[in-house]
Amino acid sequence: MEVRTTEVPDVDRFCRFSRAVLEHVTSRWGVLVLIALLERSYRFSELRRRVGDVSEKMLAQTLQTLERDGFVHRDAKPVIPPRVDYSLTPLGREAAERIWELTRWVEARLDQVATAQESYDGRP
Amino acid sequence: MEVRTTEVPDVDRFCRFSRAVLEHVTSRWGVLVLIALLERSYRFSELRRRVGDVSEKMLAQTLQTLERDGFVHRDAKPVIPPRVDYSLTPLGREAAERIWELTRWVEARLDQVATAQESYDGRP
DNA sequence: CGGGATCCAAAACGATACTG
DNA sequence: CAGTATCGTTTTGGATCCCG
Repeated sequence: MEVRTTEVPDVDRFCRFSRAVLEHVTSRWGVLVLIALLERSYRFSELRRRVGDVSEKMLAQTLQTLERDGFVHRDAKPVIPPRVDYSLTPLGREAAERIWELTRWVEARLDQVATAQESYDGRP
Repeated sequence: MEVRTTEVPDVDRFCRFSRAVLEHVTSRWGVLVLIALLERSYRFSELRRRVGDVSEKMLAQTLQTLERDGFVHRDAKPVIPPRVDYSLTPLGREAAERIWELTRWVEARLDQVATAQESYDGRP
């Protein structure tokens, strides 16, 4: 009789993977990067200023993750000083548009949420 | 001349707030809870089994956050043993449907992402 | 300029024990 | 049953220094 070689079924792997991808695009900086790149391509430092106060580490990490997933295209020009442009891939553009719509939806309902919170908090 | 009383402009507060709400609905357990409640209402332990291996602490925390935001309705029946039913509010249903669509979109593109990752990783 | 490497503080998370 | 409280571990994130 064969021993089970996979403790965790493939279904789980699948879920974990999709969850991971979802987290990449909805992460704190992921959202802001995708939305920024929706308007145009950006250089590293440019993007950093555009996004707000993100540390170099987090921005680099976010960009690498998104590039690895195939959402962001990295164009490093072999010049001195270095110049690296980031832009969305077609897949990334789709993702960014969806994230953008989601944030729009949330922002349009902030009043409702704020009201709900006040009601919740003001309850003994 | 007046002194600025707000170091951080309201715009920032607004962004932080919407970011927070977005994180609540896209969080690890938030997503799963919303999607589960999309099919029907659940009791606490029921929901826990349905979602998978979420700790009591995290499930309680997630539900409280979503309830506070006005996405989830909590119905505690005064019986012994306690019985608490969780369901979506109309606002929560809207949110859940959007999250569900987003996860569907991601899952439909997992192959593309996996291919991109292999290409990225296999590069010297 | 665009990062990589390292270190450290803070926050998230899970397991467990306990309560009404 | 439906949580709360506490604790220890793991993760995360930022600051800093460094290099091509």
